[in-house]
Amino acid sequence: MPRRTPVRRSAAKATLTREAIAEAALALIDADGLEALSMRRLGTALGVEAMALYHHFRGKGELLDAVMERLLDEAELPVRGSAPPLERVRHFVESYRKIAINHPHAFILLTYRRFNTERTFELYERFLEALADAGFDPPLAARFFRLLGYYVGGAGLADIASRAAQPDATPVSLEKSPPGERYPCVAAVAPHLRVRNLDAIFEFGLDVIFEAMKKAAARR
Amino acid sequence: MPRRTPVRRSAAKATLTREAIAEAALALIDADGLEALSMRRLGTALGVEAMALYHHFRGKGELLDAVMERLLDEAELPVRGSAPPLERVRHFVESYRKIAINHPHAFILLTYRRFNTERTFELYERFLEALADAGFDPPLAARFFRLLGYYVGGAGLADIASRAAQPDATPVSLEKSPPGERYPCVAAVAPHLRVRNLDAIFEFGLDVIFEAMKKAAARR
DNA sequence: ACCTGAACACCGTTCAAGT
DNA sequence: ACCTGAACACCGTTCAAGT
Repeated sequence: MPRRTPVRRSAAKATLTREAIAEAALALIDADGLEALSMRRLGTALGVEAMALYHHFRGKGELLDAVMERLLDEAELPVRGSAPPLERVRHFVESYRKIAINHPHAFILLTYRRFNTERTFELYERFLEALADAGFDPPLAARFFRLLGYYVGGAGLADIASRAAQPDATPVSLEKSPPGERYPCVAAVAPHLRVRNLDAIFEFGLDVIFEAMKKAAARR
Repeated sequence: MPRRTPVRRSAAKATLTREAIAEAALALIDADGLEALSMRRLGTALGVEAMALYHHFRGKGELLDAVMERLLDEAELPVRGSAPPLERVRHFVESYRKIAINHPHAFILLTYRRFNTERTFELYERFLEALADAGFDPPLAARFFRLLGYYVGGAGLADIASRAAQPDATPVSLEKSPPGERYPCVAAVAPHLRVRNLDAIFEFGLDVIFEAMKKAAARR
């Protein structure tokens, strides 16, 4: 097991709340990675026995749901009237991607765990409301809702993977052994896939999707 | 810790190879989930001590890379000349999504672990070759390469999450407590997001992306 | 070269007990 | 109501030893 910084026992030891626990859990994940989050380590960080946490969460799954809610608090939900509907949606999607950038170890939770708490329903509602305001009927709203969700989830994860060090991987990497003549197309494209280009690539994909949305909205 | 079927000790106990180990690992993941894959359980399944596996893989990370290669064997790579370039790409992307459907517990490996083995380079090469054949220069190929990768990765994960039971989640789910008047847009769209619609939704998103690719290809 | 077995430092969770 | 402490059934990996 790799790098895990010594856990700083909280001096304050304020009374435990779900919010404080989720906050500490996210801090631990941000610092040391998702695998480093354990009930024992989290307890230690909060100055408490691991089992104390079970008084606030039924188990680790519920704790992770609370961390997801904390993450989603950082997304800027579409607010009715603040801007034209599709602009609201785009801003929201861009803010969602920032969660991936700011919490590379935690973001994956948002892609493989279901959204099923009150606050996540609120997010869906604001998102779908903006799509309705843009003129999409429910079937079409469902399609663009999923398309955008797929895109921003996949982009977040892929960009994190591109940025991450992966010490446990099979040694031999694209950077170290240049593709050369065996992989000419890879060699030609690789320079355009550097980390510094990922923001522009993300926006390009959004352009493609929003172009289609504008056209679909104009058709009705 | 949930359901883990008793491990069937292999009768044959053929000599250990990387391929046989990766195969058994994938079978274990398919049956019981990614968290159920442990070196100990895998050893037992193969009729061998856990430590024997370390003679073939440096650690669990390398083993997971081998499982990824096994998964990617199920993708149908674009083959030059078999069809027009964009059709080749679309067929490949659709076959990639089938990996998610067929290996819901393992697919996530392909989204958060980097591709950095020979066989994954081969996949990149065939993919990018088809994009080059379609007429895209390297910068544009890079953009559509990522766009498609984001989409198919995100779609695979999201569809898996939609289909999966999640016993450790916070109880209260969209299906159980109908949104009603608090979430009217969710209520309107939810019927169109049922599992049986996910295939059509995936194809809709591909239509959007390939429409843009056709237009971009025509411009040169 | 390939595998074993004991050991080390971890996990999530149950359960009975304390205050 | 909230927390502790011991216990149970697990982890990945190191290391020395066997063949």
